This record gives sequence, structure tokens and C-alpha cells, in this order.
Amino acid sequence: MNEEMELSDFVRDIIKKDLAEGKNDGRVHTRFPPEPNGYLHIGHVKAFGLNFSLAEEFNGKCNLRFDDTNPAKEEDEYVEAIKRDIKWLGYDWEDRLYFASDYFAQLYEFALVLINAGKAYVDDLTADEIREYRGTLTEPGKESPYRNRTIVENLDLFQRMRDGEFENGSKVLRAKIDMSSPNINLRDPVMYRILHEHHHRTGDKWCIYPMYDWAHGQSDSIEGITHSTCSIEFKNHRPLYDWFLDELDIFHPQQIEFARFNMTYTVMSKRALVKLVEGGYVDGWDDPRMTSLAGLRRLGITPQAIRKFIEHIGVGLSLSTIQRSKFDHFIRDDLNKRVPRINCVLNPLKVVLSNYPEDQVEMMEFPNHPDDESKGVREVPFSGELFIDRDDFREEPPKKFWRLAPGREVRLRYGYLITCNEVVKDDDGEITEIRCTIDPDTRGGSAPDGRTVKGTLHWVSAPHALDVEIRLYDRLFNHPFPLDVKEGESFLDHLNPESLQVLARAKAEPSLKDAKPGDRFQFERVGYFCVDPDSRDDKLVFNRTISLRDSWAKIEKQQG
RNA sequence: UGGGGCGUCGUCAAGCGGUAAGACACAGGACUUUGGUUCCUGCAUUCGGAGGUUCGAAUCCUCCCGCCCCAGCCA
Repeated sequence: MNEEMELSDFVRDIIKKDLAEGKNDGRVHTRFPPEPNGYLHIGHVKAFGLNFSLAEEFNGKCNLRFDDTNPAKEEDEYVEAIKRDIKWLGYDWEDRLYFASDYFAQLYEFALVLINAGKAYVDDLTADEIREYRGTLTEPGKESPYRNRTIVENLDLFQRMRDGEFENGSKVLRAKIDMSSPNINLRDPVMYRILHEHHHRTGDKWCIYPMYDWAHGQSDSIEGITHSTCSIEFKNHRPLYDWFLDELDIFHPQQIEFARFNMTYTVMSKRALVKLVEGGYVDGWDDPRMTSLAGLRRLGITPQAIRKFIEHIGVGLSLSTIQRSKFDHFIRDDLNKRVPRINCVLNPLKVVLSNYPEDQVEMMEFPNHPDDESKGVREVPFSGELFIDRDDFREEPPKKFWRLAPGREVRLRYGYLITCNEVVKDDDGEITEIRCTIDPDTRGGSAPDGRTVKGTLHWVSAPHALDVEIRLYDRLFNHPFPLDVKEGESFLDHLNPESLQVLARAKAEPSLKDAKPGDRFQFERVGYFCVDPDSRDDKLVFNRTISLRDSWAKIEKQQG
């Protein structure tokens, strides 16, 4: 497999062409412009991954710029969370951290230029009136009665808007373009609104705030951005983006739109994510079931897996819904290569080895990774009382069940071959333990006579086992398209009631004793797990990142 | 029904007039001290539909159909 494969898509084609033509003196400068009003989720990685990767690939730069033009929704908490998440993915804006609010003064000067050119005016219409005057999708709008105020009057009014003389909503500054344009964005768009609101960075210095359309292109221009990518819903805004830059006659970056993506069994809209958090359906923004980067991190997914996944879904203009299985593939693929193996029994079943010398303990050698010797080996204690998983024993084994059953011989991985001879039950008929005998000639797990067994089980020595808590996370929704709802339903109706199952009494091998939050392991034959920050010294908590592929489960399901 | 965008395997996605890459998923098989990994094999005579241009069309033209976005003083 070619790991260094060169990425190719229409955005990169545009840049290659620009470079070939010597545009922008050969510079490539991108930016990622999030609004600090929430946490980043996996969908955002497509956007910032693209921008930072473009800079890396074409020897350019990528800025991080917070688009903080609406003080009502923005907070420093989000600024910090967003920076943390981008860094976690391995991207670096170096010293180029900017805020649209850094440009408020400059933007104000630009507005004066447009007013002086007769291209912007102060409008006294109310929000409702502006909506009425705008027309509809099929009917043209009509001009505001304030549209032809003199330049002097506009200058005076705009100054007084800035000085705080007027109430919220009483006036706006609008661009004078074309009220009958088929593109509604060009029907005299609002450039500034009055908002007597405290801004997370500029405090109370301003009471007029620029709208996205007025701030964005000019901010790009100020930073010398050459290629300004954004999602496809801004396609209709590009004529406006271009209009402002052309009227101002300043450096003109190129806006390039691309499509977002959706993923099955999950929601990615900020609105939906907020609802999940605020409604208490999940435990905060970093709940491991969330597609927020904070959640994926806590689940144990690696940044490398996320990057690979994003690279593989491509960049285009069509809205796609990626199957969750594709993401799962990249999660497993990365973890498999990266993570050490360990033994952990999720649902313990006691196994007593009747012919194993009492009180004897042997240290068995386990490789930490079956395909990577450099990861070394470790010693694991073996004794006469063990735990195996309840799933690995059946009193009446179905067809194709290779694991332990009365009279059956199986291998304890890197231990011994054992045969089950007795099943012990309590008064309710519940199996409490099974009694087996070992073949003492099979230490390490292979028989000198060459006989083979089909089943190999993982195990933990009972007296040495660590008690750990396991949180089995599953998909948050049980519907592939949670947002597809019938009348009167909500996406919340598609919540999977079994998305979290806690196993409080799992048994892990002692090697895990010094594991720290964030450490990842493969529990052999089970799945990939990550130590949760909720862990305490006396009790480790593990989150299941993802299970191993399980072909036995498939067979069993087919058998009914 | 105004404007803009998109329609290629179940899902993503290459392709840009020369005769349908790749990935995931799925189905077989090999190997295996993880029913994991790995490795083979199979998986669109056909590109939303219908016409047309051409020696030749997923690629060009015409018409039609479907899906998405836009009427915030949100971004």
C-alpha cells in the first residue's frame, strides 16, 4: 500500500493551475475560520484538514482565524477547545492565530470607503420590513425608502451608530447593490447591525458588528489568503464576496466551495449536538458517543485514524453520506498497528484447574504485539484458578462453536491446553465455575505430539487479576439516518437505548496496573480500549473504542 | 414555480472524446497460539432518463427527471 499517495481533487487542481500560471507570486496561503460558538466535530476535520494539508503540500501557510463577529454566541471556552482539537489532530498554525475581531477597526474604515463611493447606506427599516422589501425567491425586492440618503447623511448616521446613539435593531448599514437580483444575497445585504453586547475579546468597545459576508472576504484579504475554502452553502455568497473586494479594490483571494459530508448512525449538525448535550442525552461535549473531536478522543480513536479517514473520503461538490463502517475500518486499521495487546476478561467465569499444583504460579511470556517484535514481551502470571469469558464456554455448544464445552480441549493462549470435565452450578442453575485439567506437557500452548485444537482463549489468573470497570459504547443512534424523521418525531426518537453498557467487575491482567488515562490497548479477542480520565488509582476505567471484527458473531447470527 | 449546485457499483470515489481506477461493505477461499491481522478470488457490458453529434460518448449538444442550498440585523 502506498502510504504517501498524492491526494488529488478539484481544489488541488485549481491550486496547481494557479501555481503553473504564476498567480499570487507562487504563494499558497489558506486559513481555517471557525466561529467559536461550539466544539469541533469530525465534519470540521474535512475543512481544517484540507486547509492545513494544502499548505503542507504546496509549501504554503495556513492561518487559524476565529470568525468572532457575533458576540451573542461566542465564548473563550470554545476558542480554547477548538485550538486544542486542531493541535490534537497534529496541525500547526504556528504564530498565525487571528481573530476577525482584530480587524473591526479596519473593517470600519472599509465601510467608510463604500459609503463615500455611494455604495452603502444606513437603513432605518425594521428587520421585518427589510424582510418584506427583500422580495421572495420568485419575486424581486423593492428598494428601501432610505436607500438614497446622501453620502454626508450616511457618514453621519454610521458614525452615530458606532457611537452608540441608537438601539439594537433600529438601524443597519447596507450595501447598495441590486434589489431585483435573482441572487438574494445581492439584494442590498446588511453589512453592520447594532448589538449592544459584550464581546469575548473586544469587550464593550464596539456596539456595531460586521456580518459574516462583510467580514469574511476582507479578513481573507488582509491576511493575504490566496485560496479561501468554505462549504458549499456559501456558493451563493461568492458573488457578494467578490463584489466587496472589487469595490474596495484590495487583494482578492479566491473563494472555493466544497461539500460537507454526513455519516450514518450519527448526527453532525451543531444544532443537534447542542441538543444532545443540553438535553442530557449524553454526558457533555466529550461524551465518547459524540462525534465531537473531544468525544472521539475520549473514546480512544487516534488522530492518525481520523486523518486517514478524511483523506479517503475525498473532496468534491456533492453531498455524501459516508458509511460508519468506513470510519470503523480506519479506526481498526490504525489501532491494530499501533496498540499493545493485553488480556482482559469482560464477563468472568471462574475456571479451576484440578490437577494444577496448589499455590503454584508460573510466569508465561506474552508478545506485546503479534506482528511487531519491537514492541517486546511481558510476563503474565498463570495459576490454578483463572477467569475466562462466559462467552467462551457453552454447556451445549452450537455448531461451529470452537470454544470450551464439557469434554472439549482448548488452548489457553500462551498457557496450556485444558480440558473441561465438570460444570458447577448454584441453586438457580447458574454456572458458577467450571473445573478443568491441564495437560502439563503443553506449556506455552502447543502439544509435543502435534495435536491441534481449534479454540484459543484469553484468560486472567484469578488471584492476580485487577478489577476494572469497562464501558462498552455502541452507536448513539439505532437508525442510519437519525435526522430522517416522520411528522411529530425527533431525531431523539432514534437514540439507541443501549449505547452504553457498564461492566463493573471485569478482570484484567496485572500488567495493566500502571496504565494512565489515554493509554490504548487491544484486549485480545475482544476489541480496542482506552483508559478513561474517570479512572482512579484503585480502579481503572476503560472505554471500548471499537470491537474487533467478529466472524463468530456473524455465524451465530446466521444460525439464528 | 427565481437563482445556484449535484446526479458513475450497497456507500464513498477516479475518470475531462478512445472503449468503467481504487476504497469501504459484501461473498468465497488460504494462513493463523486473537473466529483478529495478513493474503488470494469474486463483485457496474455500464455511468439519472430520452434523443442527437461522432469511426468512437460517463465524457460534447438538446430536452426531461431526481436530490441539495438560498428569502437571519446567524456563520
